[in-house]
Amino acid sequence: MEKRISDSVINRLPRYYRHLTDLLESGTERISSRELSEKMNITASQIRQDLNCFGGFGQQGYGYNVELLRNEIAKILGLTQGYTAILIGAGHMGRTFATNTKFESRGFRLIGIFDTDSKKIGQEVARHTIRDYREVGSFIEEHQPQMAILAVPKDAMHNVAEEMIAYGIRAFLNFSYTELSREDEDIVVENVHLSDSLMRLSYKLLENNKKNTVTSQK
Amino acid sequence: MEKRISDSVINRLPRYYRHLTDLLESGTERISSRELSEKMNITASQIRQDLNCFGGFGQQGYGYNVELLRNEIAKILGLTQGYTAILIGAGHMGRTFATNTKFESRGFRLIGIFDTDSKKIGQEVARHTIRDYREVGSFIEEHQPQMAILAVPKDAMHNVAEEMIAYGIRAFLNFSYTELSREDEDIVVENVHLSDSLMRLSYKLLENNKKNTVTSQK
DNA sequence: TAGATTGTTAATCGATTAACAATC
DNA sequence: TAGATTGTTAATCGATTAACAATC
Repeated sequence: MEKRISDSVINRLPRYYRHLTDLLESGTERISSRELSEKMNITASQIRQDLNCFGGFGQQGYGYNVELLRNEIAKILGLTQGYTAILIGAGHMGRTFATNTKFESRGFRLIGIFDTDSKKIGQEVARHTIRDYREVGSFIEEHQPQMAILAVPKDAMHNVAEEMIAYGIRAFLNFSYTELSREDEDIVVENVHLSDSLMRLSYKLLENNKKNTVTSQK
Repeated sequence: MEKRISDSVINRLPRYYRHLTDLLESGTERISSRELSEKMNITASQIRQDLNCFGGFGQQGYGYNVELLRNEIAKILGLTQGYTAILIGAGHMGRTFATNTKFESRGFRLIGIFDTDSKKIGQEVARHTIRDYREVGSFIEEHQPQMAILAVPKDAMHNVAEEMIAYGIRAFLNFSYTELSREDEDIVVENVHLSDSLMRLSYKLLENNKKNTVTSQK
């Protein structure tokens, strides 16, 4: 029976993938859990535990082969599935995501960008022509994308999500301010909130300043 | 003595803040930990524990006053400090962040945008004129921003960060692919990796598909 | 073989949940 | 006062770390 993988582990997987990609690009062939732990600021023990949730990818006395391990993590993350995505909303966020995300190098394919704004429809973004949102239903039917990236205003988000679900989409990356949550059905969601990161930074900065004040008062 | 607040709690704070903001906007005056727990999909117990890390903001028999609690969390997060930030890099990501982030409503102020590209310098973004990166040193000296938002290519990131640190900046929100990490000194960093979210979504989607396959085989 | 490093079990630590007395 | 709900202590659960036998 499959043992349930904890969110903590899942959240670290993309980070492993990134670090292994860097190592591969720098020509590193093998790495031990200890070396990797130093690069990533986590314990070697945790790395070995994490990886062994999915299988034994290393070799005693040798460590891990960088390319092999990276490929295994790609498989685990579903990057070898050839998942396709559509982007709803060609505003600032949508365009940035379409432009910046190296979809291909991550094994994904962006296959369509949609917007309701007639001024935007027809424009080129990241080698795609922005399509009329009204055509999204027939487009999904024809191309069967697995993921929808929602970069629409918060007021529109829930409606758009409902429509996508009706068309059969089961995975959402949501950039709008409002959270999308669906415990029901088999819908998976990732919410991205950029301003949360800014607030966390703010908290850390404040804590740091407090700490220094206290220290200097000693 | 201050007890150390765990990262789990800190990571939830912006989420509380968002939900309380929504409640306030919808005119809700008070809320119990149970009601909030249903909205946020966490336990009421956790909410009370989290909040009591910082103080007793509720009232027995009544619950929490939404506005008061929101203000307290704003204080905790440093949103009342009037922190100022500069943005380095006016590419897609930088522009999007400058445009989309409601800095003011979060208590921050963006006071300058910088780039090295002479074609971009002088352009208007989010009511700011993009400045020449070569002037960033004197600008920081004069205006003393507390935060720098790094939206530069990954090859430039470390150099830019070093320069900012030399100029006295102690807090970084980093959007470049490469992680910025600084255990040394009193530097605080938040790294944002959009493609990590996409990979997590991919993992969840794959898991979901596996689960359904197994179930339907039963 | 000897040295290195994994995979894995056990021990520890911390976070979440449950329970309830305090109190509005 | 009675009912509701907090603040907080105790119990549970899970994640991280440590340790070491297995093995390349």
